[in-house]
Amino acid sequence: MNSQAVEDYLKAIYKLQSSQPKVVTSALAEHLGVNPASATGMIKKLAESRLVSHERYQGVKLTPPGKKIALEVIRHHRLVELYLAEALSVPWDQVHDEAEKWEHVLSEDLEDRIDEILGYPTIDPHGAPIPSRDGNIEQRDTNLLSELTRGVSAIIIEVSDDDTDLLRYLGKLQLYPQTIIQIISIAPFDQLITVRVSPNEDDTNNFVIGQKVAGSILVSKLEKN
Amino acid sequence: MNSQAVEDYLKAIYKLQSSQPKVVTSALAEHLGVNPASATGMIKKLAESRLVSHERYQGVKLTPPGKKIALEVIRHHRLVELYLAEALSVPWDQVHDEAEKWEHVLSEDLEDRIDEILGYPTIDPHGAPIPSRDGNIEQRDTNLLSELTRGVSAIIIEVSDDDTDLLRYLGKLQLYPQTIIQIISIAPFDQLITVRVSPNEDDTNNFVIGQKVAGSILVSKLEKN
DNA sequence: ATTAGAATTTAGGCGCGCCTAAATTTTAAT
DNA sequence: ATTAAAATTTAGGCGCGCCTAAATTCTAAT
Repeated sequence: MNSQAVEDYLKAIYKLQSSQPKVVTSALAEHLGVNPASATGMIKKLAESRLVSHERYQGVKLTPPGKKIALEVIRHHRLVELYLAEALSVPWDQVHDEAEKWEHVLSEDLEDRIDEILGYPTIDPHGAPIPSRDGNIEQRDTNLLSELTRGVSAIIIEVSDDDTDLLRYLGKLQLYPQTIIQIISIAPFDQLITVRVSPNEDDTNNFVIGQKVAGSILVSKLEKN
Repeated sequence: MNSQAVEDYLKAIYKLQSSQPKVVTSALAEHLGVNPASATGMIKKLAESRLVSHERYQGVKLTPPGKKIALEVIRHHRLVELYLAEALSVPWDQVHDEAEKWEHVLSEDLEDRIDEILGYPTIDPHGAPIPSRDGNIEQRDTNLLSELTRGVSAIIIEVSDDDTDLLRYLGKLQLYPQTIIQIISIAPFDQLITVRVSPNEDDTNNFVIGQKVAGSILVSKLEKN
């Protein structure tokens, strides 16, 4: 059985790999809140068990078996997040932290049971795709909200899940996955974006958001019609 | 925060304390599946943090703070057992092993939420009392089924929860908590007990059970009427 | 090409909880 | 009271995952 530490490292490497092709030791250590020397130690161990490939001083990359385990952990995490939100009414800004603990103790039997109860869901409360049991994960064509230009309409696909305060703020602004937004204007300085949020037909609001927030929201552009 | 090992030791000491006033090192080690020397080491640690009192070579006893933690862990365990059985349909012979892992990751918030969903239950799927949040646990007047004499009627109060095979067997015999039984006869050798089981009015069966099974069932005698 | 600074790795150490083997203490039988 | 057996504790060691400090390697500026 893989230790919790191994699972956490593989998951972190997977996430970092989406932005950088080779995951660098310092980024990994930073993400996990450990000392870079500690990350080096674990990297050596993971490389020995062939879960990552590693050339000294060159960063790491998941091997297929490592990726498989990472996706299993992520599947657990996202299923648990959704279950906590749906079945136990845990507020969406708290499900991440709880799931962080539960993901490591979920048996395959219970995973299946939860999956069934939830109706075989494909996205978690933050809009992130839930990997299938055999390790497939949906690839989507998305942009960061911060990359959009003036006038563009888009639908929110996913928001980052690990910052409680940010999530509470997004909730207050109704910036949930599936919400449709439009870029009203972009200020020439500080990259401030004025967004029109239309959670439903009776309710439309404009908000100004900054780079920090806009960079944590993935959207999909909508065709003009 | 207490480590999982500390929680497991305190829980084990609590359970053993119900039969022996002082819990002896070897019994503790046996119960936890560790070497006696390892138990000694942990006992020293627990004694230093004043969670148990300990005189060398004389066994341990929970202090009030130690008992409080033990009861919190047991509360978690039993609430989770019941939740798994009720909400996730986990078979009653499997809930113990799952709960053994989940009890250590349950936040207070989630504990409250589960408690509420279950309607503030007082017994778990095996009939064991669930401690209240402030550490009270119901004391009951019970006998082992193996202590009953011929002719006596009784109601099953609780069955031991940690042996999957035994539980499956009890399930087959309908020996669940709240079931009413009657001692038909006791064989002169091997202590074999013939029990009449009446799970409901249309269904009455006699079974022969041995000491191993009879010693794992707690009952409450019924007055003759 | 040299070199300063940044990133990474090695070396050595620590706490945790486990182990085995050996020493000590208790116990129960004579 | 002695002593053999059983229980307990001590001593020493191991793997895990973390740390700090020092050494090594890479990178980028000159």
